[in-house]
Amino acid sequence: MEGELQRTVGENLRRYRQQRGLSQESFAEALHVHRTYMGSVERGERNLTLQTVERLAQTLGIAPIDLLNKPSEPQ
Amino acid sequence: MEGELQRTVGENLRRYRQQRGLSQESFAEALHVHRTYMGSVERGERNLTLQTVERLAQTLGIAPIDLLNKPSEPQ
DNA sequence: TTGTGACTTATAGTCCGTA
DNA sequence: GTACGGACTATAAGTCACA
Repeated sequence: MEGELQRTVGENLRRYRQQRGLSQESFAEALHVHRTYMGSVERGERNLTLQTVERLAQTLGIAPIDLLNKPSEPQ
Repeated sequence: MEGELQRTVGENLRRYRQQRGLSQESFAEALHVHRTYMGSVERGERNLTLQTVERLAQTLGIAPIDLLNKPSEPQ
């Protein structure tokens, strides 16, 4: 289904953020992106590019694949 | 490293194509994209969006993750 | 604290040549 | 059969005011 990947990435990012007990604002700041941009990414509204996924994963200190995989389907 | 994901996707696509013994032209046609675009994707020059990766994978009949994972590092 | 719409700038996606 | 350049249109990246 179209847009599934971006929704997965959004869910994963939200989970990572909540696990750290952070607000969208402080999380966005840590990732060097704007608060409202991060919010729309978490909601799966943004069709991210591979480089953006890569950059977010790198800043989080995880592998890009960990953002792209559904947690329920750890591939 | 920046651009690693798109290079991986390119390598994977080229491998899939060659396994099928197809030219870039007929492969591109099968994937409903332009010949020259497909070439640059294979070369890792294109920073694809998630929806594009998804669409290509779907047309190939594989999971998006299979395009995103390095074959040498099957995750 | 988070979501929404509108907006500008950068670039993805497409197609045409040429070699 | 493949690579590369230029030109164009669609859309991602990034920001803001307001709810």
